[in-house]
Amino acid sequence: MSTKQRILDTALDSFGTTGVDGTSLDALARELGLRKQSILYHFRSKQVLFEAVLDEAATQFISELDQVVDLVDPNDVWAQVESTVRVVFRLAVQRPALLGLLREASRPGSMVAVQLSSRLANHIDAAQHSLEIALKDGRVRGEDARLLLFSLYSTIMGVATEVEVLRAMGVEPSLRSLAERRQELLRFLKVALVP
Amino acid sequence: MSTKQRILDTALDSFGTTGVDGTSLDALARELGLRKQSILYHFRSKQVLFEAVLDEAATQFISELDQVVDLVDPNDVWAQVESTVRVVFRLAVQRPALLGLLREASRPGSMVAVQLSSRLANHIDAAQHSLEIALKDGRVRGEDARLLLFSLYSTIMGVATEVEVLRAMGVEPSLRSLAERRQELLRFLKVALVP
DNA sequence: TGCAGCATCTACCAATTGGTAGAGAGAACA
DNA sequence: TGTTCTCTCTACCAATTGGTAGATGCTGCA
Repeated sequence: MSTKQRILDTALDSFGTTGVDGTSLDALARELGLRKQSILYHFRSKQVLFEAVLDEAATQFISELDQVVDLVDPNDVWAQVESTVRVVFRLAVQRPALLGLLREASRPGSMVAVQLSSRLANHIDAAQHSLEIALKDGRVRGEDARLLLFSLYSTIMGVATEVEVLRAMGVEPSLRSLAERRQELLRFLKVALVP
Repeated sequence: MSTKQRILDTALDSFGTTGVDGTSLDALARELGLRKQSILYHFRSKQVLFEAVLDEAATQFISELDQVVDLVDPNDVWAQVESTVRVVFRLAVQRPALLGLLREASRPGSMVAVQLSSRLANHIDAAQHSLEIALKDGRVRGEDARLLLFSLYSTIMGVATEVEVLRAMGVEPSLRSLAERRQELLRFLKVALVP
């Protein structure tokens, strides 16, 4: 793998777990077995690196989504939701930093979410369109497709990533508890959506 | 108001919006019209200040919750949920930094969530207890009270605070859109919970 | 009046930050 | 062979970081 790609991957992990402010170029370089100047050779500044990392994250996220969601009937909203939940929960296990980065980027006042939004625009529009039709046909409960989609997003991402809140509630995060969480989440979403 | 309290309040706002790493003691002091050494007089270190701010946030959050939630019948789970949503959405308008700080503290691997959890333990237990009884009586849909509570938390906090995601979906955050979000959220939660 | 303690200040400090300048190594190519 | 290009390095740098030491002023009290 090219050095540039290695930098991107490592930065994604670090930014996604420790945060951007919490990750110094020196620390990043140390982790890579490089000097920070080599990082700055490939990416003109930390800001540029961050933007590249966001782009990489969007690419990976979209690729994961496409692999699964495209397989199911676009008119079957519940199947789409189920697939999305499966993808997100798999990422929560295999690449938690990816979800962490989305969280970091979607921080209020972050100003970088615009980039992500343009990358995800197609997926958002498609999902919204599916929801709108399903709402009109009465196959899904709800009023406003966009707000409903937003509620779905918040619930899924929250349940998948808010591990510290879970710990505060006395549940030690584990593979088993994650599976239970997913099951309860799917049940919760199903009664909320399917008439 | 005492200087110590002023420091706490300003730090809460700053930590909650810019993040802890993104807030320097110098910047904080400048905002307060002080030197940073005066901050370090009242709080031995930045870490100690952060812990005090978390405690202050917990106090304020609990106080807001108590003012409203205690008024409604503890056996009426739906009324409790409705009240909680009202409180959280009011905070989203009046003290967004308070919610932002909870978000900051609940970051995966944060290690400070323990403090918050001990402060909120009573409320969590009470809510979980109410849910358990309601579940047993069939007044609420669901399987596991704790996981259901967790889903509720994720949904409510997400819808109230993920403004950048909303912006990415083409909805400019405003008072009006917030009200619409709340309404759709309440509808969503009601069909998910009430049989 | 003088003294105690509290609060804020000035003056530093070592470490770390993101970033620049330029040397050197190696491969590609003429 | 010499030259050019790509990449990583050493050597710096100014600014900022959290934190310490100690002087100064203010307030209440004897």
